[in-house]
Amino acid sequence: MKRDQALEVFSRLLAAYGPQHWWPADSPFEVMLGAVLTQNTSWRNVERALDALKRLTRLEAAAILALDLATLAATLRPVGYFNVKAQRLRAFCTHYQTAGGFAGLGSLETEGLRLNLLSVHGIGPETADDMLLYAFERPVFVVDAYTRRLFGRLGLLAESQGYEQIRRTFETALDPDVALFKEYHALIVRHGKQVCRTRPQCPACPLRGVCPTPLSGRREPRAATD
DNA sequence: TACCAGGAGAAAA
DNA sequence: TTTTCTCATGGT
Repeated sequence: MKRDQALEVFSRLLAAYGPQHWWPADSPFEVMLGAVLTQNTSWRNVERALDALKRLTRLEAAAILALDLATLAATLRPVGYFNVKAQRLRAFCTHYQTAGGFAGLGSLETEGLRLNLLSVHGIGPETADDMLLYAFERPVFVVDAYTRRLFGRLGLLAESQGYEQIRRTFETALDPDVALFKEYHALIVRHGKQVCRTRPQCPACPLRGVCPTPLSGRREPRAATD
């Protein structure tokens, strides 16, 4: 993918949807909690769980670790997978405390911090990159299912590419601009939710005609809002 | 009723 | 090494 193609998609999405103001949170720590809770879950339900957690205790690692696992899991019920996510949140809070909190983790250089976060049970590539970009403000491009689908259909990525390969593609094509990366990922998610289920071609799609010569052999879109 | 949502880890092949 | 299964509530 070339720089101008990546920027063309971004500018069209921004023009269509406007700034998304991500990540909605009161602190970097809340961003990180949200990153774990939103795994395969809609943000609306994450907000419910975070609100319930705030009503129960302070949004701090020590306070969350002071809760027994059953109470934590019950509080996280709205996000689904609540037993799994209660354990993941605990593992993260333990790691966060041991590492010296936000300042301790923030003292690491980006690749080191990424590996550090990936070593925590329950933090995979996407969750780690959410934290790096939106909590630590590092120029890391977040890749998710929407990114694969959208850019695969545009013919700008092969859908078989792995996470790291796709991440490098964006980070090579674009300047390491934190604000751009934040907005770009948010816009991809925003657009991904805008799925037209009724028509094979949506004339209103802001990305129509971005890539007139798609890769050969790629799958045709089921619904071409993207 | 069936499918999807801002994934990750464990188990099986 | 790659693929499949499991975790689970809430909205459409």
